[in-house]
Amino acid sequence: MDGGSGTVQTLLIHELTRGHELLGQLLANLDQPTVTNPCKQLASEILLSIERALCIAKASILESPRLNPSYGGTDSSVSPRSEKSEQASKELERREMSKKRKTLPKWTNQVLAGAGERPEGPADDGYSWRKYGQKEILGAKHPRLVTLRPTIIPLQHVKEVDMIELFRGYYRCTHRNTRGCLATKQVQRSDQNPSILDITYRGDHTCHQKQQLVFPRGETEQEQEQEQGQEIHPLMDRVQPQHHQPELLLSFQTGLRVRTTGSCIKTDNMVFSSPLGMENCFNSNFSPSFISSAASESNFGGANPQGAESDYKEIVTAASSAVDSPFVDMDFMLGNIDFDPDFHFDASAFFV
DNA sequence: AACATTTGACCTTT
DNA sequence: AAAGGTCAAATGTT
Repeated sequence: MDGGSGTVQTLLIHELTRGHELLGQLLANLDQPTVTNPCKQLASEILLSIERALCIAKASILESPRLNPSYGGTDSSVSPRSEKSEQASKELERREMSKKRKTLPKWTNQVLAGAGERPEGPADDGYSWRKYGQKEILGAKHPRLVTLRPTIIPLQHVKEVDMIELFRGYYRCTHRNTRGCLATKQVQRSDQNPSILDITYRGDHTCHQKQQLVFPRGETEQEQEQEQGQEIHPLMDRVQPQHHQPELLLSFQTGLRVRTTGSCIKTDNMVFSSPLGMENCFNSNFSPSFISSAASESNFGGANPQGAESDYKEIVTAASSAVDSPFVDMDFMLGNIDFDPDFHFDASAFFV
């Protein structure tokens, strides 16, 4: 047993992580409206408890490097690790992470973004992210922007616009190191339409950072919660969002699709085309609490606050347009439409 | 100084 | 082999 405490801690973390993942899945399943709230509450508390245990275990490893396990379980205090074994353990760690990543839930949101915006554009989803990489996407250039604003882009600028390069940005949670939060996201312009950002999220946030949802002027997040009769436990920072609420809200507002490929939730190719349609989607797939907040007038149908951020304005404009038409689809909103030159439709409202 | 971003190198996956 | 994904040193920003 001597010299094995590091291994024990590793096992502890492994088991807790596994339990954590399973509970996350359970919670997601519990989001079905038919499940009673006490069960959900209980699961939430268990999840929090495991997360705390994980933090403690991880912190204790960090604080006592002596116990920091090489995955082989050797006692590093006896002899300093050779470069080789360090490399080996790094490699093992990498593989573990790689395996872990594969099991993490993954879902994709598509949000509206101005053509000139940087890839991360309006994708402020309430979490703080840190960029850790960027890659050119195979096609590299996007040839379709020209057709987006046929009457707006002067001919002499067409080539310039045409040369916009396609990158995929890699982001991870800012609190990855401090709180061990494994959430990541990738942001890239949609292949079909450069005005849409594909945002692929992987893993839920376990850091419980305060989400900074955008609320209409004069209404803070807390006020919103009080209005909805929700209470935050003083000891709990905040219960993990009921699976991707802020991101959903964004997509909801932009009328674009959310694609989830996780172990439990699957909402493939869902397009919100009407309020009724949305309701149906939520009833079958999403948490009731989200419905109450997202569909409430204060958030969605309320007046557009004067002087609000332009992104927000844009989103509301797009959303209300979407609600008006029963046939709204991405293709309508953003697609490669060849406008009739005589048709006076001011597309600039969409692409500021 | 601390933190964030950029970017080329490197590793993994397909 | 090529594309995807991550690392980490250099650089920029606050």
